[in-house]
Amino acid sequence: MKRTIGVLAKELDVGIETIRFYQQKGLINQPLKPDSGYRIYPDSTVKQIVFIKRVKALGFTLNETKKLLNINGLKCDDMEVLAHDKLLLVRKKIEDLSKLQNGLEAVIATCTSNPDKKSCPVIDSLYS
Amino acid sequence: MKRTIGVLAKELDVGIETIRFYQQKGLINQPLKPDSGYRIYPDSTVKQIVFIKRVKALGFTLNETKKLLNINGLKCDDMEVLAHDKLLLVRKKIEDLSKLQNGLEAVIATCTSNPDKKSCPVIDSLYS
DNA sequence: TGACACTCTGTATATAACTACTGAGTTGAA
DNA sequence: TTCAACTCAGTAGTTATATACAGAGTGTCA
Repeated sequence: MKRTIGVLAKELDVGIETIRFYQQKGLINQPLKPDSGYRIYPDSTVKQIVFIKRVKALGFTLNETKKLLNINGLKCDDMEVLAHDKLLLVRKKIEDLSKLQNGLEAVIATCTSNPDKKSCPVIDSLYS
Repeated sequence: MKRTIGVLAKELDVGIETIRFYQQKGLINQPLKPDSGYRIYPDSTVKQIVFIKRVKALGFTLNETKKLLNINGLKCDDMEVLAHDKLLLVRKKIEDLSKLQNGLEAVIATCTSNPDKKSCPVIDSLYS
């Protein structure tokens, strides 16, 4: 069975449009179009998209992934820098979300202990 | 000094366009326009925007904030449900980010301990 | 009264990562 | 052969939260 774009999409569990999108963005190559026919995708495209999915799963953006795809002979030094920068961002996000978490827990605690079932001191305090 | 939109924006430390955006979205009212003149903003608008900022700081979206603004006599029961749902989302995000964090730390650990300065086993493994 | 800052309305742009749609052309199977 | 399903290229729309801009009108100060 020839690997046309639809077959490729199913194989990788991504949308056809996603593949086109990656082509448009220059993340993957578009195979040459046979004279009046459908494009056939080689194994290397499969590998590239698997790579993209894995790098994305590490929290990198498509732009960053593109750069990774385009660096030949990437060294650990490079990778370490990229991973470290991303790690700092991720930690910052976790920190921010933890604060949110605390705030929400406080809201819930206040509401739970409010004896007056018709009001909400939280909302009141947000307004004042 | 009359509180025109620019004055209001400075007072609240938001952009003029943000205020217009909130008006467009129906989060705040637009004062009536005096015959050929600039709109003047009342204290209630200040309160509303302060409220929006605080609710946003709890992680709620503008759409959710809009609903909160439109519920008269909101009760703790309601607020508790909203806060609880949001809390679950926040926790899920923290969980996901923690996994990212672990992955990135593993990448860094692998790179740090790699003796070969010209390769990167991480990249290699992402490709295979 | 001249100059400049401000406001008005409406529309467009930004980000990230897709997703949807249009109107053709092509392929595979009964 | 015919018909559904697929593919093509290009363009537009989605989400959320703003931000920017254009061109016209208005307010204020010297």
